[in-house]
Amino acid sequence: MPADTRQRLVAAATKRFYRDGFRGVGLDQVLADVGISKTAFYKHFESKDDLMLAALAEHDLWVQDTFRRMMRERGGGDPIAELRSLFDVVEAVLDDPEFQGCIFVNVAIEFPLPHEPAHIAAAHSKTAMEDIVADAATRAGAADPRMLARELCLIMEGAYVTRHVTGNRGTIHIARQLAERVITAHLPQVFPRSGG
Amino acid sequence: MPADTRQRLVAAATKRFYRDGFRGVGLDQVLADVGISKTAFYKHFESKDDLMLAALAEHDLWVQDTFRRMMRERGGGDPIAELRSLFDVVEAVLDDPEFQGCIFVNVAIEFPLPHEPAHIAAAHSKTAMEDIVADAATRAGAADPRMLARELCLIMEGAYVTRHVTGNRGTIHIARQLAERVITAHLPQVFPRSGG
DNA sequence: GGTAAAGTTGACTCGTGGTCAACCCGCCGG
DNA sequence: CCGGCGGGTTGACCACGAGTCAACTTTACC
Repeated sequence: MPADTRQRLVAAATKRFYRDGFRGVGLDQVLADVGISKTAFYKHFESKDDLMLAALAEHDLWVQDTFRRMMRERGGGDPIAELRSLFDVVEAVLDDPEFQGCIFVNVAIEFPLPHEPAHIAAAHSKTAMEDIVADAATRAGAADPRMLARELCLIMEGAYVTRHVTGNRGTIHIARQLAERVITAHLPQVFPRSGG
Repeated sequence: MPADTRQRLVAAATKRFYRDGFRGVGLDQVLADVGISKTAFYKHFESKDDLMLAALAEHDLWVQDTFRRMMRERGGGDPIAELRSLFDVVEAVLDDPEFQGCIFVNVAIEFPLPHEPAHIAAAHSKTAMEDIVADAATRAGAADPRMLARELCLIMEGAYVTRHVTGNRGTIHIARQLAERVITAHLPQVFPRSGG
């Protein structure tokens, strides 16, 4: 089994780093998961940091794709339904049994200085997420789609961190109620969703 | 200079851990700040973890006191104004030039497992904060003060993390707009604050 | 004057990130 | 056929940070 080692390293690193934090995981644990030696690892990556950055970059693509795709699927062609379905995706994230907060927030906190590559990668991912929501907000006809996106993203962040820190399983309902109010405030022509 | 060493250790640890993260700070750095040897340190604390827990406990008291006091001061006896002033305090926190997110969130992320003492301390602090807001919400006459408190606290968390990760200085305005909407929704007899 | 709290130095263990030298194996092309 | 190279191995090694220990000094108080 040769060449896909790099990919397997990234996958193992993502799982470990997400679960236990970057600094909380020994490189040896990742290497044990993949089953290669330390020397072999350093032929694929320059450092542990390098591995983390690769894992973040890959996860970033995956997250963006997942949110865009799931929102489109659940929206069924209706841009307003698509915007509302944002928190369906968030709920799926929160309900994942492996949930440990947002990996980008986690890494930004472990590397708190704004000029650190990991912090920059996290900030970049947040910008991309805001763009996705802003795009949906624009198509839904919001008066100020950027502001709507920022408000919804702030609620998302709050939901992630609240759920992670407190473990409260009802967090999603608080976030949904907030989001619903925000969306109806920004799309005044829309009636509040029934039964929701 | 003898006996206040423990307190000076806690103060130095709080600053360092907050700025650079717990695992990102060497014990030696804290000891250098205080100007004491490693052996002396271990006569005051059992471990680096022990020091961190002490720092968290102390900061928890300080934060609770600060929020309660500032809200009361700015409220000027009016419970509704007091509730609204919550995000004045949040703004002060976000505008601190040393701001690096919420230390309890940071530590909960560095120690992600729910049974870890640091994580428990963080969760406890969040509960206390929710209680403070719920108390203000009750006195302001909210129909569902607990729910209102949870929504406002989720916005707070979102504001902290968004500001920290993205560095966006406009975060407070997004949070304020959200909070204002939430408060007026929960206190329907109240007119929206003018000019705010 | 003896005890105890608080501090010192210096040497030590252990785990982890990271480096290096030397070697093995399979495959592909001149 | 043989050389090179990509991918892998082992094992030794360094630096640094947490934590321990022994031996000693200083201050203060009964």
